Amino acid sequence: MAGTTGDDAGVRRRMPHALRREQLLRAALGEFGRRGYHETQMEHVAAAARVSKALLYQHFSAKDELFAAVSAEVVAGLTARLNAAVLAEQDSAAGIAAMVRVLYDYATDEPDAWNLLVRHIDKPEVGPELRELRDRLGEAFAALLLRRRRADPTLSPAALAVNERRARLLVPLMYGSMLSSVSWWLEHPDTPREEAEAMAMDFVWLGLDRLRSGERTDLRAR
Amino acid sequence: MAGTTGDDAGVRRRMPHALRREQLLRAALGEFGRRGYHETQMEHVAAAARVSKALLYQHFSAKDELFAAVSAEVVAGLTARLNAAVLAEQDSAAGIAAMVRVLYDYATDEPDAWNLLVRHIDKPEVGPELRELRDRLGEAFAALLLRRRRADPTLSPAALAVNERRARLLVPLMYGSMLSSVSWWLEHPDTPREEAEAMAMDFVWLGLDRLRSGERTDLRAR
DNA sequence: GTATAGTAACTGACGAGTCAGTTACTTGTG
DNA sequence: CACAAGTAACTGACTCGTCAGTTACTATAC
Repeated sequence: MAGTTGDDAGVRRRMPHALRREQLLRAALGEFGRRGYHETQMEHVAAAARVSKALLYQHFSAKDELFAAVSAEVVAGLTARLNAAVLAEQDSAAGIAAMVRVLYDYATDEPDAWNLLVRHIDKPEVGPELRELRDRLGEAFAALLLRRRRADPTLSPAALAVNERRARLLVPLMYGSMLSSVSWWLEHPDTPREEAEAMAMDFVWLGLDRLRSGERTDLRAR
Repeated sequence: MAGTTGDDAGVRRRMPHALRREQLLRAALGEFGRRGYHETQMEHVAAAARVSKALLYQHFSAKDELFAAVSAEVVAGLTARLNAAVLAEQDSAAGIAAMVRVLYDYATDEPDAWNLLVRHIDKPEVGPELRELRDRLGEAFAALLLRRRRADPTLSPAALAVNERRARLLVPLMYGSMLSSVSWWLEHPDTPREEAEAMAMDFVWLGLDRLRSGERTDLRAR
């Protein structure tokens, strides 16, 4: 596969430090994303960059450091996209829709990064960066949920506190469903994206709407 | 730590094959659940069972086989619980509630098994059993969603097909939110269980309710 | 006394990390 | 322009710890 990647015409080997570093990071993203941390060897990364393992070690002093660097880039990239999209929207509904769209976009045009994310986000041993991302995502979510209500002066502090509490509980629900939706869609390419995306938006939006109305279905009593 | 576990009085205790196997499986569950597949060594499992590694190999011929056996048990256990709880309920709402309750129960009284589950369910390389579980869970979910409608003779086959399609899309959303909710709760022990549980039930129930009413909020057009 | 439960000590492979050396590119100097 | 001296990019071939899996031997129950 990819006998000649096109840009390297056989001989173009030596590269300035910074450029090589970029390339190595890209290669590592691909390998870690496709194979996962443990099944990826430094050899694999080096080979993917058509370079020796020793050189790789001149840029990153250890495997976990390399992984951390890759994770950090991924996290930064996704966070930037999310912030840009969500902050651009006026109300919460549009914010939710934007968020879902960003995730579907990201998974579509950065499949390796997406894979890296979902594969390691629940592994405490590798990648605290990814944990951070999850929490930051949660924060962004909660803020989005509470945007309107925090600005509302008629709400008593107590009422607001209740809302905060409920928002925290809603976050993992929405968050989990969104990630799961995207992952499911990736595994079912026959399903049109708009369909899956629209369903996710509806679903999550409904959850947010709940917070507003505060109604309860009361299923607890069997 | 645990110098003497109490039941074993220092000396070499012989055990019948089947019993030892059970014990080894329990030990492996603990180790795999807490450390994860890759950070668990066969030594760890053997030590946890106060037994030599060689003996462990007389029961399970390879590490992945051991892991597969443990996974299979976990899957069987959880599936049984879910089936029992869901099938006992009459309507879909109660079914959802029961499902959520089962998951919270399971996470509470089988923490290692729960951990094993969430840590490896998205790793294709280890444990196809866990993948299976996920899909089976999805099936159960879809069936639950469609129980009523399938029995309804007034629905045209076409209308039913639409429902089936929508149900498939809803499954990952509900599924993801439920798992995420439980995991979140485990990481936030200060939150009372009933609160988190009730929120999850409401949230998922609302999603199911959507299927019934078929209304759409139409967020797609920005 | 022989089956089976058990172990301590061993092996071999794999993979992270290193090092001594080589190759290409840059920069004075005549 | 040539041609050395200097330096940064790069490599092949190693070390060395770790860990899955084995072997050869011992203890115990019936």
